[in-house]
Amino acid sequence: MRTGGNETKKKILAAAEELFAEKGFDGASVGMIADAVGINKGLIYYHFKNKDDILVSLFAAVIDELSEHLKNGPAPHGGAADGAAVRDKLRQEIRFLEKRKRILSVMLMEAFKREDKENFLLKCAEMSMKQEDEYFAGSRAHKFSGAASEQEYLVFEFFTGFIPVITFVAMKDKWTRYYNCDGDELLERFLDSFEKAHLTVHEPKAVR
Amino acid sequence: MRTGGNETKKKILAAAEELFAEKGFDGASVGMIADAVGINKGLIYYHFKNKDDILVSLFAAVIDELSEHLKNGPAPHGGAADGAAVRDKLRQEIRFLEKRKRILSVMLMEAFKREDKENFLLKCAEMSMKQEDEYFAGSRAHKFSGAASEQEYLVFEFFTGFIPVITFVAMKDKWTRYYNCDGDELLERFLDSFEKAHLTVHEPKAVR
DNA sequence: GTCTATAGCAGGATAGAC
DNA sequence: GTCTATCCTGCTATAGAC
Repeated sequence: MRTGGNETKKKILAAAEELFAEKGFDGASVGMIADAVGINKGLIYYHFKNKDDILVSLFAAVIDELSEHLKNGPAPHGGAADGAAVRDKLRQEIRFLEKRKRILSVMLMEAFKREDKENFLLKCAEMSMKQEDEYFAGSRAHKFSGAASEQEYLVFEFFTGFIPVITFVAMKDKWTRYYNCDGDELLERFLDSFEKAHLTVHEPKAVR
Repeated sequence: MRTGGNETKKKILAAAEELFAEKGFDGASVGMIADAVGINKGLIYYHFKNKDDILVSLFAAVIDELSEHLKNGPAPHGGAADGAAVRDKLRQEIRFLEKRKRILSVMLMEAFKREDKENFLLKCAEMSMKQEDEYFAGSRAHKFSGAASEQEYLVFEFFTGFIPVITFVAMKDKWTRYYNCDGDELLERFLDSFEKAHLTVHEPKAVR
């Protein structure tokens, strides 16, 4: 197959993303990736230094995309808290993340390994929390009333904001299969839940 | 070493739990487990059918413990919502889960693999949500005001209740290392956050 | 119940032809 | 840029002595 190097590299990354998400990084082998692309195993080592390099490339790409996406995100809503606008923005964010659900699943798996390696999930979290921070900067509910410290704010945003969203994106397909329900409806139910649990703290006036 | 079969089996399980949590199920090998226990690789196959059998034994054990724990859990608090009591109960639950943090980390990693296998995490979630259901049964905030459907209730409990708690337990050590902070303090900050985000929906009168 | 030994294969990675 | 061939290590799992 003569598709040019960059095309092949992209195909390798796509197949790797799929297989890592399916079986985990250690559960998927370089040989499987090569088979999935329809190339020889050796060719992968022309395009990547080693197996880990494939994973890091995927993580770097999603971090770049996320960073770019956040930079171009909607401007801060000034002053008045508007529940519907916040919900729409969140729905939009989740749709964006859903396109990257495979690599995000892998990032989650890697983040739960207790050995310490660079934690890409925390990197993503810090990026997106910084953005949320700016988004709510104009609102009177900024950092919500009663955040005792920077540390509490971080804990709140990470465990009750970022983690539920990322987990939802990563597990949505499993959930719809397990409970045999519709994906779009599930998203709306998640938004209901997330509004009640997380967003009301930012926006005391929103739906209860 | 002559310690009797059951002792050895326990040691194998303990070492496996540690290594699976450290490197993931596929990242840890049977040989590493044997080395950690100080026994021969072959002996592991006397005690377990195969590598997967070790993992399933660990999952089964934690599910049994959790089931037992939930059965003997505090009786439902009748009528009045008491914020402090709920916080104490939750702190207690987290302390219990922290003793199983390793195997819970593994359960999380496995749950994010997109291939479908038996999902032990969802099993645990269903067990513990059923218990929470009973705990709040006497409260006027049962299933919180405004849960449109059983599906919404489930989504709410899972993504804004169960997942933040389990993730907190699995990532607490990483967090304290990354942000160089104290574990007990972090737990209190998490309880603050969780009260604000999740529990207020159960208990409209609790701290805001 | 524990060990030694080894089968048998798959893994990551490299060398060199084309 | 791609493929073939191959190295070597490490893996899961089994057989059989003690």
